[in-house]
Amino acid sequence: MPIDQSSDRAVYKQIADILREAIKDGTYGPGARLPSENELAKKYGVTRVTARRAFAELAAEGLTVSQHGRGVFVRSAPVIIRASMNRFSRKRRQAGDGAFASEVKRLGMTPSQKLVEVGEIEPPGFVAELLRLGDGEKVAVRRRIMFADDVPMQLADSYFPASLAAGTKLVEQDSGPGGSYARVEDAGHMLARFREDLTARMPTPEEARTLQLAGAVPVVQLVRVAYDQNGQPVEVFDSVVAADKYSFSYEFDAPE
Amino acid sequence: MPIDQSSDRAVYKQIADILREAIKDGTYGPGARLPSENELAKKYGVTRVTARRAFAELAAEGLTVSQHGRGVFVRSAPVIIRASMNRFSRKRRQAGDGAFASEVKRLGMTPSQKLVEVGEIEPPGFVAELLRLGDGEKVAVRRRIMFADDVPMQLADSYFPASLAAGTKLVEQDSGPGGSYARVEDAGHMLARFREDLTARMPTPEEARTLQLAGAVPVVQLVRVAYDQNGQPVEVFDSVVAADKYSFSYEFDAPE
DNA sequence: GAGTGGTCTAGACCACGAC
DNA sequence: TCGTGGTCTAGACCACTCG
Repeated sequence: MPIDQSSDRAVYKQIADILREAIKDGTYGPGARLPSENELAKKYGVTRVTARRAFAELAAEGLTVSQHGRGVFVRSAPVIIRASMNRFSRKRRQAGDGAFASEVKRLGMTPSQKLVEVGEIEPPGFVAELLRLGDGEKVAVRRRIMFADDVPMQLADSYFPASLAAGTKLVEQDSGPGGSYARVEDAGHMLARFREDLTARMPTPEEARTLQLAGAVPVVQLVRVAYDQNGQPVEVFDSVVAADKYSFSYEFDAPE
Repeated sequence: MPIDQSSDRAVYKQIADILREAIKDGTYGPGARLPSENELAKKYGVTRVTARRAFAELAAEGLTVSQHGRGVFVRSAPVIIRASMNRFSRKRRQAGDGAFASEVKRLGMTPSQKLVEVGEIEPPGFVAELLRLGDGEKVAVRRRIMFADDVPMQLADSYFPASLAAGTKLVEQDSGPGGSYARVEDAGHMLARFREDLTARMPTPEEARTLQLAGAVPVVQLVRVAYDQNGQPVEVFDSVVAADKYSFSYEFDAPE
């Protein structure tokens, strides 16, 4: 599998092809170190810059990650959280865990979170709309980063109508057992229905930093609206997760 | 907004920061042409290679696309297909359209598809498992590429138990009005329940080519299982879509 | 200290697109 | 034809990691 200098296909792409194949067939397994840039350059008779571009290709496909001073490695498959609809089970809340915590514990990991912001603010436009708020109505916001075994998994922003959250633990540092949803139900709003909208995209530089995203990992943005027994929206949940750490699962009956 | 050569932050990243900001604040709107590599190099006193790296950053974030011989452009927002659960409505099928066709028409576009493969094959492992097939049982497969106004939107592979598909239009070139699901119901299997699993990732080079993906656009892989009135799985649907052309929406009641 | 990846320069040739 | 992006070379300095 030599390099064809006369080919239409760029040399760096040909090198990337060779390495990609070697990763796929197991020559380099998850976590394995690939040849160094200098080794690659020497082997294929190109400059180091060209060898680097081959690695850049693989990184853009999410196949490899480079570590300064150490080498380039095959990305190993991360633990995957399977988010299914029954993560909102009332039983789990009554057991003291929120949706995230119960998922993470099921996988044998330790959940934790860092509260980034809590308080009352002017809502972003899409939140005001989804919560059907009038002009000037404020919201309580809880912004947090969720961790599993100290690895950041999710950016999670919750918005509640200020009228609902006032005087509850929703505006305190610790929202108490069962998570925010337990507090919403304490306030007399039984959660009855959810709507989730999912989109995937590349992360902003800030998201990549906060979620410690390696290489070319997309993110999934999930916006959820929770409705109470009267059909009133009681929360908008805006979250961003690393796509390689999550899968989402939904079951539903055939509509008419 | 000059470049700080002494900063820890790489020069190409600083240039990327400036351009990113200019895109966000509307200086360069969707579809607008950014300065050429040479202009950028001259303006910031760097070589063209460094200017290129700044563009590579933005492309990796999905903000720009380059066009050989023309320039670098701000990516314009594509039309988004909102895939909601009621795309499987029996009414729509009876109106003669499959799920995809009815979605695309709703957006005022013209749906079409290219059948890549149709026939009977040995099923992939995950398909055999999801369809609960015994050893050696075959499946009917339909692989197609779905288009909206001739733009490829979705790779769609459907698998049906061979015993169900035999003798139906599912194994013919044209599956007839209402799509595959109408034929499944014709065969006496009323679609009762669906399960969808979603993951996002970077495309393989082949997917990027087939879906004509520009720059750093992730894909969403959706695997759906359709069950009939007896709870028997009757189809596995494996699809890949460009993440920037789709959003997915689910509504459900609070579980117990 | 030796090896690794990260950044940058200065220059070259090529292929594509618009005029 | 000319300007655009695409590829590649040859060499340099730096920061990080590991023994």
